[in-house]
Amino acid sequence: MIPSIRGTRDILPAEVGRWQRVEGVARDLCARYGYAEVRTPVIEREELFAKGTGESTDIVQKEMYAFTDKGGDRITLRPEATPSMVRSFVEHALEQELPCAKLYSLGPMFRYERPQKGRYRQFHQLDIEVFGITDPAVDGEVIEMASALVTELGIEGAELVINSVGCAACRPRFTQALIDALGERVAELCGDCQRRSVTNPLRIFDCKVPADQPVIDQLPHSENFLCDACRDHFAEVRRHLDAYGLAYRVSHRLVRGLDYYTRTTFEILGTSLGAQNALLGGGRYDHLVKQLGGPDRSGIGFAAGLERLVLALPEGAGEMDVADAFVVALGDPSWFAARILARDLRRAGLTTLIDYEGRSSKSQMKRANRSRARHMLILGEDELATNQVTVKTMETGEQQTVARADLVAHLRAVRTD
RNA sequence: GUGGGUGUAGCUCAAUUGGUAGAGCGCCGGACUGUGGCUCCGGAUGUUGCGGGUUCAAUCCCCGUCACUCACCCCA
Repeated sequence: MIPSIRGTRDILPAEVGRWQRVEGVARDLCARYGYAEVRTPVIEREELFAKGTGESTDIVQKEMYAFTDKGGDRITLRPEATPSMVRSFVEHALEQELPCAKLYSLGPMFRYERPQKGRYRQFHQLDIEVFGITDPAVDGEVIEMASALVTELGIEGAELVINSVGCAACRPRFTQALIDALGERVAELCGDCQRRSVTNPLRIFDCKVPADQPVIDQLPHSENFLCDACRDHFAEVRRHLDAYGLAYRVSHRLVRGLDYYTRTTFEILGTSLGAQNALLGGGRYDHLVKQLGGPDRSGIGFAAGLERLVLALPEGAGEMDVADAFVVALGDPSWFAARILARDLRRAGLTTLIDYEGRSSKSQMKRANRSRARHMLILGEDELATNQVTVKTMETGEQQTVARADLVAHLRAVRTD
């Protein structure tokens, strides 16, 4: 046997219903909020993520499936969706043809990480992006939509966390304030934090090492360093969330790992997901489009991890629909008649199962039972002679004889009961 | 990349100080040749993750490796 690749997995029939449920709700939600779907390639130029996601991020530095193709170009499997969405938006000048550039995409992403609960090397994201609107009303709506996604999936106990990380004007001041406040205490922090204090001081807030917490607790809060414009923006975002009646927590420690975020950042955390508890995360990125060679347009969006949504889905969600009928053929003469009956029912839109191996009647009926089909349709020589079918309702055990011509109507009628 | 735990039938798990593998569920068939579920009877299936070592003998002990898993890290 040739096994599957580490960190990848087959989504098997027993679980695929849950996936279809998540994808179905996601697509429906996107449509209702006015988002248009975009499907971008799974492979992109490596530099798209180096410039977009950020050269300093772990994603780019050590998690990309990057390689040189036969033409000598540096290619990578996409580790996240946003840079691709921006590229597509810019490359096709989508703002010219879409009245309001709200885009979504659904598909696999790839990161070379150590697999863990809720974390795979090939994983799937729902990604939504809004381009060109700076008004905090969009931040509010995007966050409200993220919340609606979780709610409509029936996921309980999720927590919304928001923050503002400032903009190009005020973030440097805050970063400097962090470094100043840390001062000599840097030496007290863990190795990772010491590294972060140089590469990306904001990320110190992500640290979970208990010993570091007393120092981190005394660090300044980003909120107190926002410029007037960012402060106003953040206040407006919260007014919108309040108006929607959304419960949220403001956490000055919510600093997200991608370089491009400005102003609003947010996450929705799930319970019972283990350490990988972020169901979705996103924020505003007002300079990314320009940075990637496009016009100076703002952006905001989020990515939701489908594996994690599937994991968090309530028990019993996405159960597969049961078949309408299982055709049982008794004896050689009814072999073809049974097959034609199945074909006709399928053409009429009814989910129909049938056995292929000429099993005994008992065996076929056992299969009908196990298939959990609603009805067993018995077609033997008696029925053949009279142009009828014996219809047995599995749940009740009741059975009746129905004229072949009336069968579709009969099955449809009981289906909608 | 680092650390812990676990790898035995399709699934969940047994196997006594080391003596070459079993149960339940599931699957297939029969009892019941035109009536499923319940019951009873019968049946099939394993390179014990892989490779080495110790031993007369390894599922068991040792080493390596791979996979899964949890956590770190990272992030959806």
